[in-house]
Amino acid sequence: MSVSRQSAATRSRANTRGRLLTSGVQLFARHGLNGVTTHDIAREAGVASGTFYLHFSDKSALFHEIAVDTEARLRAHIEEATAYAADLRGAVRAEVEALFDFAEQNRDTIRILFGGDSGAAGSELLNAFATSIAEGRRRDIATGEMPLEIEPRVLSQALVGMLSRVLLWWIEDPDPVARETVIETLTRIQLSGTHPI
Amino acid sequence: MSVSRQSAATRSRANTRGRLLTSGVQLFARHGLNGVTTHDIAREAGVASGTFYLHFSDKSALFHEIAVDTEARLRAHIEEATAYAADLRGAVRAEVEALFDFAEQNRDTIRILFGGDSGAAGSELLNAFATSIAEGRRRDIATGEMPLEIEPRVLSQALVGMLSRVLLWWIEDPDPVARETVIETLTRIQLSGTHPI
Amino acid sequence: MSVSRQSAATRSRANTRGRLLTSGVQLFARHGLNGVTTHDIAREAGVASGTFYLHFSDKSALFHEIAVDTEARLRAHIEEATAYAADLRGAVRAEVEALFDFAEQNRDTIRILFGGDSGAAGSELLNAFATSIAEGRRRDIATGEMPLEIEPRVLSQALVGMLSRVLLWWIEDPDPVARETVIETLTRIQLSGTHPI
Amino acid sequence: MSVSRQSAATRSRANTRGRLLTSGVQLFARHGLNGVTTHDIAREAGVASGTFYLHFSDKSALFHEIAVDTEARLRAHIEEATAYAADLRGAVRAEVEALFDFAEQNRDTIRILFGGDSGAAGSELLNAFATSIAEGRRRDIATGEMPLEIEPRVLSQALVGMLSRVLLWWIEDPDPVARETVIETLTRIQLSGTHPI
DNA sequence: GATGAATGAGTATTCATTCAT
DNA sequence: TATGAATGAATACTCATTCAT
Repeated sequence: MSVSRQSAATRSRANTRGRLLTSGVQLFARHGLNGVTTHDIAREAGVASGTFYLHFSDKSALFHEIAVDTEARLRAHIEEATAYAADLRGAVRAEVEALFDFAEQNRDTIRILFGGDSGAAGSELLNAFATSIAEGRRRDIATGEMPLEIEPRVLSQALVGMLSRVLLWWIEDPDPVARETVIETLTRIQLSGTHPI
Repeated sequence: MSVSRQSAATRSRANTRGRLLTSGVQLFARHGLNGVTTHDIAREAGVASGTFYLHFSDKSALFHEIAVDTEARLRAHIEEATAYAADLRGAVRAEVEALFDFAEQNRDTIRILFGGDSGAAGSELLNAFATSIAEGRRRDIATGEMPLEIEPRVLSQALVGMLSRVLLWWIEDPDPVARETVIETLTRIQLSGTHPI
Repeated sequence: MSVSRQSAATRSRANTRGRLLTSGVQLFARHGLNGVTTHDIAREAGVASGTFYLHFSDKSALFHEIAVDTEARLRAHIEEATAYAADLRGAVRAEVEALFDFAEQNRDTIRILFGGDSGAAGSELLNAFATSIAEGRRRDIATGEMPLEIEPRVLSQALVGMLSRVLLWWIEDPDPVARETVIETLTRIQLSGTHPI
Repeated sequence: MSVSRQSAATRSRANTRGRLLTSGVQLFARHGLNGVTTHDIAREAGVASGTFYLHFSDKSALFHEIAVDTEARLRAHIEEATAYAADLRGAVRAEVEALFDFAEQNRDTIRILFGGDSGAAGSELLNAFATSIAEGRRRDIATGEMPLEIEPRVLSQALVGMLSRVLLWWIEDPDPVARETVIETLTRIQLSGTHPI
């Protein structure tokens, strides 16, 4: 009984915390970090305003947790998708595909992660992502397959900027251009940009 | 006498206004729109807090003026630089060069223009820039020189994201990579991304 | 348990709200709408300045609530007092009596209601009051009991002005003239003004 | 030459002062003491904001001067009009007539004088006016022509309230009731209220 | 005298955060 | 744990008033 009571309390606590997270996601996505108050979040979650501080140390802690969590999930999603890629093109395409697939299912958190308020959080993920591509290019440079003028760090930043901007642009209104087309275009740009004949 | 009296006041006014603009540029670049108060700006400019409102209707008006003004100057700078480009490669290179040249001389305002608080202001400029490249690609598509899978609108967004991110990354610490290398890399990526073969 | 918890908070809230209302009444009565700040009211009520806004949307909302509430209470007071008047003289006297009786118990709110900052709120009440007298005079005009030169709308305004001014004058220092004398005088003036011969 | 130059300067100064007075009258009448800034007045007068303080010590000094000046002019106007009244009815009628005549020509200053912001200034005038009537009634009381229950001070306040309210009501929109009717009505009320058969 | 830029105290209002219940 | 009333520092913005030119 003591056990079941405790687990009921634990479940209730987790439930409240989850509702606050959900509210934070929705509101931050729409209005940004500074356009949302802790009262807004608590009200949206259906709890009292003081309850917020039983679960998060302050507003930016919640925001940060959302960003970090989203990053981890997105990273796992991408890793899973690219585990069995046959070749470079397959890997790049799988990565881009996973990115847009995730974004389609997680518009709000993607907006938060790449919306600018997240600081480096969003970019770091793509950074790692792009760096892995750029690193591969170092070999090409070494073997002469890529001109020396393509500096890997610049390339990495360029790819990150490209992906995050197209991502945000597309999820704002996914209708105009078919997902498949976006993915194909980005894959081609990346490959041509990194691997010119 | 009346003239000199008037011009003294006018000069004083313009001077104060200029100091507020300068303070705004420095503070907005460092702390963003929401990290700065009108009192901060006034104090930094060495004037009383009420003086701010003699020159700008509110904080965002000052911010907006900085962004719009920077955009106009940057646009003029780029246009001037690309007026006499011989061919496509020359034009692209001149544009990128002008962009980084301007950014080097105007780090703070560039940070403001592309920092995210400017809304569409910064992107619109690059949009026009990138669109002109992408538009050129429509012809290539029409003439079969570019695969249909390269969607112009996606390409445009990709180029804007690439340029703005590399720009912000580079001016944060221009030492690691030589300006010339950055420019050359971006030029190549753009051309290869837009003009395969 | 939940009930007592809720009622404790509710009681506390109502208490604070009441203290703010009381402070508002005292300060508005003494210094008028423009001579009082929300900080003044909060300080007088012994709460923090932000607390004011948990209970009223702004200063004029509090002022308005006081005026409207006072009007309602005064109206009820007068209606109750005149319910069983036997004739015209009795009704008029009962009304005036009720007005001064109420004013004696509610000096501050009366000052607010008729002090000029209330807009039409105070006058409307007396207007209805005076109009009912003036309307009665229309019949007298129709039946020839009152000269045509007595215009009902003018009479109504005149009675309102008379009552409100004497009221404000008297509660400022009720000693000089006995309440009974004031009431009797006003009753006579009203009747003679409206019902000559 | 020195004389004429001085007189030119004096004329100019008086001119500026007059324009400020005119602007003050217009703006105070429309928006009240607290709804007008010294900048508003200066702008309306076509002078610099600092100029205001060369002519008036502060905003309330201008307001007060307008009220006092209006009172003096109105007083003179009434005295002139009643100088040759034949009997009591003639005097009362002449007074009321002069009051409305003046008000019709001086709507803005009347609004200021009786608008509530003038403190006692406006009322004092009418007070003196009404007191002179009430004083006359003391004799009637002494000689038994007026019942003792009519207390002169109350009567005085009542008449002041009546006159000032009807006055403000009427000049706000003079069309509904003909001036002649208003005057006749007020005269009758005053006489019946003070001099019942 | 006149100008008008500048001052800075005053006022309203918001909101992250605390704490008694 | 949860509540929600209360806090008070932070911030925006106004405006009567001064003063160098």
